[in-house]
Amino acid sequence: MAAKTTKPSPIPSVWARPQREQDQPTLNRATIVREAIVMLDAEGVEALSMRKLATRLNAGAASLYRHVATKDELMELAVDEVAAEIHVPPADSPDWRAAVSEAAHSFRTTALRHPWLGSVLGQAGLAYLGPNLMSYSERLAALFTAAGFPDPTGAIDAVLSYVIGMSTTEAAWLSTVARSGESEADFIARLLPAAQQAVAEHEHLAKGYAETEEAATTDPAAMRDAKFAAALEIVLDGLTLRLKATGS
Amino acid sequence: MAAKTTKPSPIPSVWARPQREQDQPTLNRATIVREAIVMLDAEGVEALSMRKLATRLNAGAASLYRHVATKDELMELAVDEVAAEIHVPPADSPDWRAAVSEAAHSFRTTALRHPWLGSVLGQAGLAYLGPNLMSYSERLAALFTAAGFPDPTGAIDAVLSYVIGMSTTEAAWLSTVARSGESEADFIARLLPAAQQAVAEHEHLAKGYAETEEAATTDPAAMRDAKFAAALEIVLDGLTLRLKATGS
DNA sequence: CTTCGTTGCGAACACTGTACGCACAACGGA
DNA sequence: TCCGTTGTGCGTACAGTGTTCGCAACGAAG
Repeated sequence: MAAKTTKPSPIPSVWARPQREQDQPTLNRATIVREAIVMLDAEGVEALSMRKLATRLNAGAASLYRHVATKDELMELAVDEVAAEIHVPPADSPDWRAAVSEAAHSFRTTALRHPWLGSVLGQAGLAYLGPNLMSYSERLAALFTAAGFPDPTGAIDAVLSYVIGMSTTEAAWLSTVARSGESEADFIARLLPAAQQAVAEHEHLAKGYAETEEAATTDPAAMRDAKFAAALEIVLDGLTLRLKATGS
Repeated sequence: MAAKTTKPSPIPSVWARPQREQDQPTLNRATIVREAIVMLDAEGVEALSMRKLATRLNAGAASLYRHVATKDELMELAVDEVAAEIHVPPADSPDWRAAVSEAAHSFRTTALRHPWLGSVLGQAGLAYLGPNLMSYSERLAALFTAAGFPDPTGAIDAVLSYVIGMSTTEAAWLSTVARSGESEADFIARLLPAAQQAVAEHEHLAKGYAETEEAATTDPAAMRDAKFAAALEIVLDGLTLRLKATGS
């Protein structure tokens, strides 16, 4: 049995002591979460393991558990950390509809910037809300009450559910595209024949499909933006109706 | 017969041969998917392993790979199998709004019956649509076009995204409740003080929270039903507005 | 009877999340 | 100056995981 790695000195020597060798003075919960997010963004949710994360932090795998109880907890922390990026306009905005739309778009862009968010939300849900997610809800509620909504909670449910559903679906799509290594347009072009054949015997789908095919192959990102905005307008229309019904 | 493993046959003997010992004649993709769904429903997504699934089918783990390329593929198959349970009213329904509402409610009940669905959708998305999910979309499209919508695809986006977002969030919540072993009401009651404290410094959330607290502790399931239905009405209002704008 | 394609599967590989227990730095009091 | 206590890092180990390889056993075909 040959010693394969740096066998720690059986003879205690001054030169063997670590002595401020770390660039990071100590391991830290915040830095762990930050580095986890970097890895998640770069390589996706199934590429993150405690061992890889530890080596990237110049640490041993077991050390992480001094700062984080379990991997799931680390994921919840990462989700809440990322939730801080979502922007919500102040409650006294003159145009509540534009403000809510901006909050929705901000959620979407952060969800697309961190595509793993959908996976975690689908598993852990919003059961234990971290402080940042909480504050996001609070600011949305402030927006809706300032606008005069009788039931701000219901309004939040409608717009937030729509945004979550659309964004996570979109993020999952982008993840599979990224895994393929191709650009989105190339990926679409490659599976176009299969999609056409699959859609062929569904007449109503085929109709809508034919209309959007060109846009999908030329500028898919713009088409996704338009889709998101258009369906969001529908939800906002419903909210406007509720507000008017109360006002009159 | 005590010995069920057919291993000990250094001497080829008639008695050692398996000879129709299986109740299932052969392993089969359909039965694999069915049993996987049973396990997923019973124990959740992280309790399903290829080995456990195989032993439940009186088979070896490696045998499954003769019928299924990978575990992810098995998951996609399970998702599509479950999608067949979703009911959509026929396109010639007199009241399109009631029909869409029924389709939405049917999606929700199947998502709650199979709470793992949210996790898989969050990871795999709707990239490769299986035939059953495809047919669900098609029937929704038929419903919207029959109702006279100018852009059925946009209408589908709005209602489907809302339903996915709400249902998966709800399913994730129910999963964490189930993991706790308690009833939903008990679970809520137990974390009520923590939730109240967390919500205390968010004035707008606290207001809505106070209103729904009693309903949440007495009949949480009914409250969730009501929440889903209420927010769905908002989305449907938005759709109705779109339809009227076209008609006039 | 031989051959062939198909199916089942034991064993192994490369990993995973996490628990245990030791080594060692910092520190406060005697 | 020593001695405990406390908190941190981490080597090692355990119980799993998904998946591959190669072999055995079969039913049908030639």
